[in-house]
Amino acid sequence: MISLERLREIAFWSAELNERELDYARRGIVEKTYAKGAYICHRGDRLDPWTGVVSGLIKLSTVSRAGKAVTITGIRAGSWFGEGTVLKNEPRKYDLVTLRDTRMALMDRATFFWLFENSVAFNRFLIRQFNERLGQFIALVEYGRMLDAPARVARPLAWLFNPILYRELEWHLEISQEEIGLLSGVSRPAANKSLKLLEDRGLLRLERGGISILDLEGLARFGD
DNA sequence: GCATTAACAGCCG
DNA sequence: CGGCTGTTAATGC
Repeated sequence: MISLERLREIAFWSAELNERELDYARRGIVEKTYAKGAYICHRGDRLDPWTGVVSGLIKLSTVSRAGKAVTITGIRAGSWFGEGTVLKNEPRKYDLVTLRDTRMALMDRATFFWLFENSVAFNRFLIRQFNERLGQFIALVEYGRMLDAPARVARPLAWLFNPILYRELEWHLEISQEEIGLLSGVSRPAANKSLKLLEDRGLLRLERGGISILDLEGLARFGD
């Protein structure tokens, strides 16, 4: 259980909930910390609760049939995810690995379903989130086939700052260029070159072990 | 050719 | 020392 104040800090979707819903939500959530590089779950695990990243950064990844590590996407602090798995009562389909020391919030399944059955505000949040993710998925099919390396780097970065999926509070992200390459599906040298090009265009600033976003709109549209 | 992998020097905490 | 960056050389499609 967490306090009402804490709930408001770590779950932006709670802003539109009424008092009763807020009380249910906070009673159903616990927090847990993970060290950098830790597995929150492996593919095939049952991880029942709905999950949110409170601080830090994680990635969804898996291993290809050929044994190569494949990164699906990154998830920054502020995002809640896994509702598809919870709704369908399925095992997790990807590994969840922390890229930095990370604090997670876990909402038990019963609480999630209570909100799902009872809260209009919560359902509005879920729909908005599903809709945004679907838009990203469709864009993914397009860009995988049509865009050059700098655009393939720019979009996943812009997605990490999507204003529907995250409440903006921080334009800085601690992430290595190697991890950006993994998130983007390009090699480290290609990520390095692309990032410098994006920096030249004034869209972001490169820092040691991280980046700062300067022009989110420009990043999201890069390559169009 | 081009991009990716491997490898290495330099840098910073 | 360890992790990250920026390059270069080798390699594979």
